[in-house]
Amino acid sequence: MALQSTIKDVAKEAGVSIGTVDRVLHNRGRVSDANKKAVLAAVNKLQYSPSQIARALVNRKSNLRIGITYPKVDSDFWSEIPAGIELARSKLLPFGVELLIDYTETYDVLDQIASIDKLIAEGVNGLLFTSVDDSSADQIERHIPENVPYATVVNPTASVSRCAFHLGPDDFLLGNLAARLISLFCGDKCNIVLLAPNYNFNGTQRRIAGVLSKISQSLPGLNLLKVMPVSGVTDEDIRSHVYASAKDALQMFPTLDAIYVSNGFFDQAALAVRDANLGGRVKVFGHEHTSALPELIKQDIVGATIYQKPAEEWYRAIVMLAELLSGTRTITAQDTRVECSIIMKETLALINIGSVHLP
Amino acid sequence: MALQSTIKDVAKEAGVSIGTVDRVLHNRGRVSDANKKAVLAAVNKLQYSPSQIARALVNRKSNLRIGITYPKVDSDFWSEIPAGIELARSKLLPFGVELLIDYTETYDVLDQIASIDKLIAEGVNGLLFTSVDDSSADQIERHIPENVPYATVVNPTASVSRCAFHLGPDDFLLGNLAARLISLFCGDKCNIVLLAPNYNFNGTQRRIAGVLSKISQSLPGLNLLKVMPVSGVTDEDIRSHVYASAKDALQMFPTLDAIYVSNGFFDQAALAVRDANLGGRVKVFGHEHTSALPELIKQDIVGATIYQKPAEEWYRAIVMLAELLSGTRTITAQDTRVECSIIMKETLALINIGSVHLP
DNA sequence: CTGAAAGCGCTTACAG
DNA sequence: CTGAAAGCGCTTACAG
Repeated sequence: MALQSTIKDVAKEAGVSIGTVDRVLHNRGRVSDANKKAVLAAVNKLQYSPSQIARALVNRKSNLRIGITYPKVDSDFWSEIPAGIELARSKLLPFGVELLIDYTETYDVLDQIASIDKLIAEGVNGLLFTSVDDSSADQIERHIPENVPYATVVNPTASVSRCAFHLGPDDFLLGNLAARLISLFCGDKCNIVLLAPNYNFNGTQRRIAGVLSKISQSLPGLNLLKVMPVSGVTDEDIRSHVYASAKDALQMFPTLDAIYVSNGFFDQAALAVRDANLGGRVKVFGHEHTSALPELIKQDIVGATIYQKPAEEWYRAIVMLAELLSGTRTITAQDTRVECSIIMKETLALINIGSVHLP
Repeated sequence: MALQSTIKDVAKEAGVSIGTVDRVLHNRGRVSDANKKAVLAAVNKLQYSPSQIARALVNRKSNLRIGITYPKVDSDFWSEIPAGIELARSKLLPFGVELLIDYTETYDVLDQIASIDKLIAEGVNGLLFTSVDDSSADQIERHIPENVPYATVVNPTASVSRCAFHLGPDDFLLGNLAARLISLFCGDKCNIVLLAPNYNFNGTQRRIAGVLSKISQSLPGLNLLKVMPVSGVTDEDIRSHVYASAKDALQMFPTLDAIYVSNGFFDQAALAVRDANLGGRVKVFGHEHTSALPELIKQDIVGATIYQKPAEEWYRAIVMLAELLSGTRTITAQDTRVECSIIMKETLALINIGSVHLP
């Protein structure tokens, strides 16, 4: 098979210089209509598409800087992120893309804005971060200059207008799936309690809504005893409140079969189950992966969790944003979807945890 | 952050020309010990790593040709492959990698060897194919010149020695998972039949072994009524035999709860269930995705399938082989593992079917 | 409006 | 054994 045609081939075919070809390709500068037409015809005839390789080599000179900020809170979920970021960094480095990383200690919107301001002050050409609910998304957007594109990860917020893309799972569907898993593991008829940490987050609310909707539509046997929002100032706070809430639930409802926790703090509920000696009797369901999970599954305390692979999610988001900014990619709806894996005893060994599956 | 250091920086640091740096980097030609040491020290000091971009640009000249052959049999599984191959082709084209595609009409080893001979005659530098069992893997290996590296996909065959890597799922674990899914969907106690098309394939045998092992170890309530190997000359043959076998099983065992089919032909068993008006009473389990699957799941005839994403699998295998051949990558154990998704009613909308999830 | 030249970081002949 | 030069396909100043 013949090699790809080059800009030189196009120039020769159109009878112009490669400079002119470049101009019509990227409409920079003025080109006569006749030449423009000739170039377009040549491009079409030769099926020309510019080499990303060569372009990348040149672009090393005009650096792209992407600012990233994430909540470095004390949980297994967020501790996976750096692996994804580092991989993205090493992949993008040869393309002259520089990653500026910052983080906040909390989910607080003012912290986030401070962090973003810092990145903007360093002259980033694009931003990636997490906004947890609509109002914070709005607030943050107003702080970002119009000429700095940005994208978001993890929690979807529909209200903002300038967000280039949002990468994340469909939390409502994850809630549907969670309800079904509970029904599969605990039987058609069972008593459940939902714990909802960070209830103000969009993602949390959509997951809970997904669970409720699934129950009312097709799992009438799931008897929902209580939905317990769990809040707290620090992540550590919330974790201990999850533990306490689970403990309360176990005492309050002796017939409890399952506890669903809408994020990665399921392991606190699992500890409560274990401490109450109810392992095997009450099953816990949740999201993500924690270091304690394999053991908790083995002990039959956790039934299953839904894992959204945060490292891979951030890696993809960063690469997508870089490609978007350099004009080498357009984003489609499918690209912004995040696939999740079901972690259970039989899939633990089948899933790559905490790493990015490449290419 | 500073840009990556270049070969020029290293040359200056070591006090030699860039030609010499290149020589020690790839040990081509002879270099004096003193210079070699100086270069290595400079590389180390500057954390130098060669730009794959620049290298790719040069390598356009010295083309790499990879030969690929696959069994283009009439099933949804194999029909997904071309999408993965085409994506790999477009990704590798700018790197000067050429893909030569051939296929066989059957799984027959002599057909495969003929196809591989054809590719070798065209001067490929590497080969990728599927060998279904140990003896065919051996036979094929003997037909490949020692200087042509190759890799295999889909069915693992442990007996060969020169295979660069094998990319595929752990079929034994998939069998374990299948057994558990049956137990989750149909209850702790139920009656099942296993249909094993292509029973001579390594992958098939390991899946069946995985199911049996899981049952005997932790699912004693699964009552295995019969294991039925299904064979035939053409793929179409086998499909109709699966239908017939399922029909037989349904008549033979009025108390049947579940049918497991060890590959993508589960939809034939599902048709037999539907035609016998046993939908909702007997559930079918299997592997992969077929065009009929969404409807069969909606009708509660199929419980779940385990999907190994063949397009993505081939895409990854091709890219890995290309990177291996061009010396820009080493393969680790983790790289050769294929993650599978569980397709069920609640995950259908969460999984990308038939396409490659990038980057 | 257009073309010729320099240069991105490498590799590959070619001289010495 | 070593260095200088040409060139991969593009983009970006620089002349005209």
